[in-house]
Amino acid sequence: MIQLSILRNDPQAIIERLALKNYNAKSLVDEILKCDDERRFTQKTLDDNLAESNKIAKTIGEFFKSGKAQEANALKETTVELKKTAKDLEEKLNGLESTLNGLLVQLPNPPHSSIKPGKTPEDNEIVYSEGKMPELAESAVPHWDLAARYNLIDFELGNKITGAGFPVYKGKGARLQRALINFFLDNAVAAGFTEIQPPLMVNEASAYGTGQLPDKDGQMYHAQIDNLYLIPTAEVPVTNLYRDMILKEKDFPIKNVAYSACFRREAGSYGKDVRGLNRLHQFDKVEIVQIQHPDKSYETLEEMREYVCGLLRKLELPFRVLKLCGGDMSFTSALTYDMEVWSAAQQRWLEVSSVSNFESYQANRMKLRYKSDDGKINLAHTLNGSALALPRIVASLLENNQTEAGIVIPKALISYTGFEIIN
RNA sequence: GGAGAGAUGGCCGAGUGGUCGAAGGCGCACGCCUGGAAAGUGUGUAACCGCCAAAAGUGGUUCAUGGGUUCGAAUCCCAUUCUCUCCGCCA
Repeated sequence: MIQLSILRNDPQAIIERLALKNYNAKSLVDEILKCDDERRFTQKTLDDNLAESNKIAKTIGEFFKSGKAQEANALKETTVELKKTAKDLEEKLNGLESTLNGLLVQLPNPPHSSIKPGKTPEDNEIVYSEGKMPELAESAVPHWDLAARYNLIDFELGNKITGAGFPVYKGKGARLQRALINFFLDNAVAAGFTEIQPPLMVNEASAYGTGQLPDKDGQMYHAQIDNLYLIPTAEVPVTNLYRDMILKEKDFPIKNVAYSACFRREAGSYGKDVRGLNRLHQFDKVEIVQIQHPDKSYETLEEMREYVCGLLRKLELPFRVLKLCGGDMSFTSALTYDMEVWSAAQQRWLEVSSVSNFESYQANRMKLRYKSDDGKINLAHTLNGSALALPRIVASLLENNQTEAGIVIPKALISYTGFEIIN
């Protein structure tokens, strides 16, 4: 969430920047500032009251010690009223604090100053594109047909044992999945990331820390008996590794990579978008997460973007990079690049990665801070990106590389798959 | 799941009603020592929220969490959570 001190300092600037996300923050900001004023006033009153009580308690102690029980007992009387008002004030303060927090959490992250306004994905800016669109034969088919033809993925079997959106990978399909996971992990480790195997379920505090709660709880699977959430992305556990920590400046940058299965309820999705591998309830993803000094986070964002492009290049997939407009950005992001690959048989672009700088938005929620060399404590910046999400990569690999003879595996992957063609 | 023990600062660990934000040690930072380092030695070393234009200063809060007893709680009581040990079950 946004830092209260910044909001207090220049509320107008925040309101203007949030307008880029098509979010009218005026009334909420006013409410926050009003609540904050009241909170500070209440605390001042309470603090004064407690200071008085503390003083009296100390005096009573001294009286008892020096044998003046009478004076001590007399003083006790005077505390009755103080205690009563202290209790009232404390309740009021607690109420105000939780109200304030509840309001603050509703404010999205203000976008970076370079973000352009916009309402729909069509307003996103294409900042880069690379690769040649394959020209497929007349007989080319979408990946779900290829998956069935070569017995790679069984959607029906997934329906039977779990439900829609939980495919079963088989044979070379399963092997291709494993190859991609290893390929992505090896590349990340070579680029200096530390491999992490995180839990696939997280507690409430973690889901809150990265911003899934309180707004998007309907998007996560929830194991209610134990109050745990299935992770929608490895970002959640891997970023929360650093929750409630004060890092040292020399710890930066922290670079972690994790493979995990991801679980998303995708409530409300339907139609052609969800066909085949386009949108699943469970899918595999390799995620990179960085924690960085605020002065360097945008530099790091560009590095991460370039890193992801490098992976797509190695896989020989035509891709483009979008810089998201204000309206298409997520609640928690300050700047997001989406990478899309061309899916030749579907004739559409598929999002396979989203690389974002959250600045201090997540860090503030999870109290992830660092101590600078001069001893000051500040919030760190968090960033993450898919590198990469598997299903749509698989979809476009299958579609783009289909030939009469079978599906050709890109060179970079062959040492991982152990085969050159699927036929 | 059953029985028991426990939760204190970055870490270890003392503290059973006031002088305790908390001994001691480790770690860390800076200095001395040294040709340099190690050892030794000295000093310092929590976070959060207020007040103040800000720094300085100062008030408050925090010894797992939430409540209670008390003029006063790390210390006593209750609940919750978590950890450990033993038993059971088990990849």
